[in-house]
Amino acid sequence: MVKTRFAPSPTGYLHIGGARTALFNYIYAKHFGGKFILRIEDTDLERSLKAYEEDIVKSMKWLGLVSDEPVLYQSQRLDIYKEYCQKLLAQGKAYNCYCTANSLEEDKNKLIAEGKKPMYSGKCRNLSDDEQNLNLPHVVRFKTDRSDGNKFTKFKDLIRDQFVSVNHSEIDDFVIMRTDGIPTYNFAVVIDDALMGITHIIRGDDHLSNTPKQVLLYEALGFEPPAFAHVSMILGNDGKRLSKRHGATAVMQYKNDGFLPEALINYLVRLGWSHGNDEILSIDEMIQYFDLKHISKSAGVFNKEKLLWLNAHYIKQKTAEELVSLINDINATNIENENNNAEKGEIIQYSENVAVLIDALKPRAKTLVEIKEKMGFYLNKGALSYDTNLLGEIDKFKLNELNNNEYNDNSERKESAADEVIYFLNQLMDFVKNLQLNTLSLNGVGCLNFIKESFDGFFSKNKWSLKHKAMLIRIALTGEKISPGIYEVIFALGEARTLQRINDFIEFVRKNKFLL
RNA sequence: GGCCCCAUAGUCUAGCGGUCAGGACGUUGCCCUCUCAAGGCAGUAACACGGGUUCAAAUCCCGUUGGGGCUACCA
Repeated sequence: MVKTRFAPSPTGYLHIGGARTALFNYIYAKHFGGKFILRIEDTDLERSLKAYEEDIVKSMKWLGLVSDEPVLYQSQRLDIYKEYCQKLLAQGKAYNCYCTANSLEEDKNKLIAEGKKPMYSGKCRNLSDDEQNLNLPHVVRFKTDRSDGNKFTKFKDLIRDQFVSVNHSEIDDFVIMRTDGIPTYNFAVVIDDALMGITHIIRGDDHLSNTPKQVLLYEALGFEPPAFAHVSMILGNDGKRLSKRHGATAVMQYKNDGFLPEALINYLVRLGWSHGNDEILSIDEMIQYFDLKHISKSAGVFNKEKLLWLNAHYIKQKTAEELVSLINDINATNIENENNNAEKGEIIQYSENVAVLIDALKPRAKTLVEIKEKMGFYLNKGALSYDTNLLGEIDKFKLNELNNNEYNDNSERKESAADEVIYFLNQLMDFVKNLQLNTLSLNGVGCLNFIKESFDGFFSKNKWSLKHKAMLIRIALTGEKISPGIYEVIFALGEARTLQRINDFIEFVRKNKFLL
């Protein structure tokens, strides 16, 4: 059975590079009906943090990448590593090293100064029992085979579909057990992967150079090495390895910024893997089609524009009701997470008005956060504070569209413009009152149609056109120059708030007449 | 520096000896249109360079250049 794992270290939040590696492991295992396991590599006591650990678990859950077995923590398996270390020691495949950090540093600097490769001198490699004192601080080093001056260790990489081989002269007698008895990465990974029965290791290619060491360890321990597949790194738009300075890298940040997990997953799977010309893939399709053969060997640049496009796509697939709960979920998250970009705010109450509004907003937003922002005029329960720069739009307003009458001077024209605006808005108020929206027993679409038809009549009766009147209505109702269609806005707002806002706006125009 | 890996448009990629080098994001123009989007149509743009192998190379080989990784008692 195929068994894969994702083994992050909790020294930082789960970032999108890790998420992609996890995804590849997950869909690869599922493709073969196998298992996927999450393992936390917390052997770096200095840098590992509980908060990061929790973030990783939470992020994986959000992405839907669930572990098929209980999450494993290396810090809870210390005895196991010790046992295997003893085994290697007993077999003479590893040795205790008493060299101090200082002397190691000196040796290293000397070698660098001489232009040589900085490697361990091998001073403790052949100490006799008499020369050993286990009470002294010491590490355990792996005894790399140097019997043949031209010995190579090789392994096959499934993504490159070729062998990578390294001369033992390049492999140091690396430390497998630290002074404090905690295993190093290379040692713990091998033991865990072997004991867990991992069949395929899919990981970042920053581990490519570590693999020969691990292969050596598999051999020394008497384990069968798994298959290796090294995925290239994700780069920022400057071509450098992706990091915080490129903007958001943490998975949870994307949640807070209003991205859907399916969009992130879809983006990530296509960054480095392809299935012909397919761009939109559900997780089931990914599982069905995934293979190592079509994983790209070269590094990929993270492109937020394309992620946004995918996010917009998946937003359009959601129902208004789903979107409401998704948006509310972000806000719930933000209460506990202070470093967020999303707007704090009250919970959106689902209703038919909200549904119509959100359906209108769906094609206009690339993120959930954007939807909420664009709903601002609706969510604002009180009076709008109209910005005086809106007066520029009002200035363009013409009551009688066919009439190109000239004014004697500018002030006359402006005075007249304000009067025309107010006249129109009063007409509009009467019209809206007559609609009697409250008494209608129509559903959302039906009501929208009714509003549209009524407006058609209202405009044609007065020889007006929607084209020339819509902006003023939009501004009065939303305080913005950009919004969904005005019929949707009116439906969402409902009769009382629509009338109130028109009234408020009339007051605003009266007050600012002189600014026109 | 040494070792390892990589190289198709601005970006993600298809391609696996013979293609008008295909798709997607972006971008540009047009259409639609109550604003803004969405949508539709059209356009733009690539095989890093130099040698081989071959009747034929984006595809195979070797260099060069460029990028990345490792070179820790980090992972």
